[in-house]
Amino acid sequence: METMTWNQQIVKKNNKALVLQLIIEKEPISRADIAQVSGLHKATVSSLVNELLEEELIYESGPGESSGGRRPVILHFNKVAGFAIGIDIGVNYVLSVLTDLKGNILIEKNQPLAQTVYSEVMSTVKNMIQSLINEMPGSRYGIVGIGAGVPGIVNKEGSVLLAPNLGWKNVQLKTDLENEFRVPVMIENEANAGAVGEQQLGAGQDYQNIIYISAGIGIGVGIILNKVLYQGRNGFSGEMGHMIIDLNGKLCSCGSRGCWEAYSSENALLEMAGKNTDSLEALIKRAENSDEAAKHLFGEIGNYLGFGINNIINTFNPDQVIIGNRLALAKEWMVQPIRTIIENHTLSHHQKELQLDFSKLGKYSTVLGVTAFVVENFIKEEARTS
Amino acid sequence: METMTWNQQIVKKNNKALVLQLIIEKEPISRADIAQVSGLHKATVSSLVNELLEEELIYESGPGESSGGRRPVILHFNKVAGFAIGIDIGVNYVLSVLTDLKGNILIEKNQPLAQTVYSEVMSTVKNMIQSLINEMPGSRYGIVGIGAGVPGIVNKEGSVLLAPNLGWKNVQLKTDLENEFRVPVMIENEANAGAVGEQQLGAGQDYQNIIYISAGIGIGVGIILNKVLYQGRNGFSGEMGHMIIDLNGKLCSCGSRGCWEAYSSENALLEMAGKNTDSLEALIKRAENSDEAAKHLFGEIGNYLGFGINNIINTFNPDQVIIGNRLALAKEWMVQPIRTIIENHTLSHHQKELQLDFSKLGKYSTVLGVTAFVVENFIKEEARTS
DNA sequence: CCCATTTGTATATTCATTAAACTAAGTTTG
DNA sequence: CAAACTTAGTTTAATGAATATACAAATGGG
Repeated sequence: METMTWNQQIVKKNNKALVLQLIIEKEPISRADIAQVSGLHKATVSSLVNELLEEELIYESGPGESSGGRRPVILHFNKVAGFAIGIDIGVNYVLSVLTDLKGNILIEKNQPLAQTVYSEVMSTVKNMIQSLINEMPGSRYGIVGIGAGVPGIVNKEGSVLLAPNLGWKNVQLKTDLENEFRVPVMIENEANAGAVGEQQLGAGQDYQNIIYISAGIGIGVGIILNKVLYQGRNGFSGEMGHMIIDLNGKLCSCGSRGCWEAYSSENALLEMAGKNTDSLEALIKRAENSDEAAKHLFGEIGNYLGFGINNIINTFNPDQVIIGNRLALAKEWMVQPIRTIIENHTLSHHQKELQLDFSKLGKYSTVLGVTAFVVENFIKEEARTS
Repeated sequence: METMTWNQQIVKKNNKALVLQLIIEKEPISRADIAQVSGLHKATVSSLVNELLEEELIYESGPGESSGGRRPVILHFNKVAGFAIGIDIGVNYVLSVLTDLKGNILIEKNQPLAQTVYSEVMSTVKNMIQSLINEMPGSRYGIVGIGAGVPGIVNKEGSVLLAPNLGWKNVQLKTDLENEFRVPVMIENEANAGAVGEQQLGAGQDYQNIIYISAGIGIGVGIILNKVLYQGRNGFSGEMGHMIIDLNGKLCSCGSRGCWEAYSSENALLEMAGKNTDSLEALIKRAENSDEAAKHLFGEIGNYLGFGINNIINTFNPDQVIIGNRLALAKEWMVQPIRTIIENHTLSHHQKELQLDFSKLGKYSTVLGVTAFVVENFIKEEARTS
């Protein structure tokens, strides 16, 4: 029962955020255009724009083209008013980036991980962050926040309750990073982050309801409904890797049976490939060299992916399904099998306007997702304090 | 780009709606209490309450108990300011009700259906509605709207695209009813409506994220996330009856294989029961008379339901799962099998705070869901026009 | 060069919430 | 039992946001 009540300050805050959002999305843009598309009065826009100018969140450039009268003043988003740091903690690597406020990567660091003990990983992460901060250009707001994506179950307080592939259990990732760096920290499940990344900067920019499938060592799913990430009661939504697609099927590491990821993850692929194949990359190479066995293997994985996607479409009736993470590298040999399964199984009305795409950001989906989160949070906070 | 802009009128509208909502939820309540819980100033509350009084949406009763000072004036929601009509079109019946604005059923009519040809059903429905209107008490606003729940795929324009069990395809239900009765009409899928019904008036009143499983002749699912019904891109969400749970399993009427509803619907039950059993009710009677075979049958169905619920929980991390529609009648023999499957399969973190319940409204879930929709819509509209 | 047009600003108006003062009607206490 | 205190609710003035209006600035077209 906190923010239920409405008043002028809320109105102003929201309108200011709206104006800023429009500038971010449509720059270069003039005050007059903003008034036009937002429906706000030009005087209102003028006043809000002036505040944003003072806060250095936007800046003016020279006059634009006249359309038969006075030339407009062009406004731009000041994307280097601050910077965000994104961390993707994988099973055998840590990828960290420094981005501007529009999600452009300025600096990128990649570090292989020999082991995944929490203290070791944290020390690596902290070093990477510190070195990004050291290399960061000067700016009005500095580091506006740090985001981290983790392959595991993350609660809304930023604790990692369980990350089987890392061997983590109940680690206070958010608190630890906040204590070290004293900036806002956001922790998200790797699939949720990837979904946000693709939505904001990748393949999902035109869609409202997006299901992002992170097909890696396991399978996780990020669910974006009506343009916002759905997290579930505790933040655990999207564990569809453990959706049962085969009642009496294979045992899964989770203790259940017939889980989706037992059939169509990287692990499942390598298992099917047998002992003489040791990596996804090797298999892709073989497929590129027209190795029929390898191609067939990817086709099989595609089939299994298709069954899960069938369930997703019938459940969510989404605008778009995006397949990302490492298995998306094998798009070439999986896309047709997936489509065929959908055509043959999914309810026909649900298929009609559905968009099936592969990740556009590739290995950056997760890092760019968490930085987008951080930036969004910063902008909201900033718009509030005036 | 329509309702993106904020202004005083919107603020007022929202605050007024908030005040009304509080009165509806917490009546009897005083102006002072409303100011307290809403955070609005008492003068604001006073003014909004006076408008609501003039609109006859609320009324005052005598003074309440003093708490050490002047006695408060008690406010009530005027639940008979208007009435809503709800229709549940089933495969062999039409259930229609007249409710007040709080969802109390005042008149109820039930009509068996011999056949489901659209024109025939429509004529039955129209007659039932007309007779409800004729019996309706006088009121300020009269019929505030008509809602109908249908076992099929309904788009956002209120057309029934496909209702296999009724043999309907592309019928303009909403338009037809609007043309006849000239009041707002809302059409919803039967499971979506049931979800809303349970959320507003039944088992789900305390929860934010609710998955309602309508287990009848087929299976449909209503999805309520963050307190609002999720409908998907076209309105087709929740067709989880056709979620594949057994890759190489039974053929389903939809053309796919291994669909959930092929294992755990009323149809599946009767199929498993064999030729000498012809109805759910008969089986329940046998179970009540300690017929082990019948009990075992329900247990089996419970198991299969459990597998699907496992998928739901891992996907949505909901606060609550509600099982409704006809199979909920056999709760007694299904609840333990379902729980056992969940315990043995579902990720443990997801199980922790999960609430598993059965429908509280029984056969009224759907009708009360659509009337709740209609009332909500009316109240929003009403609060707008001032 | 004059004029219509477009951009943007300055000033006055409107209107919803809030603050403060006040009335109403009760309870508590010495 | 009366004075003091509490609580409920209204009235009046103040605040602040969007808007309406008037206006200044800058430009292109005849």
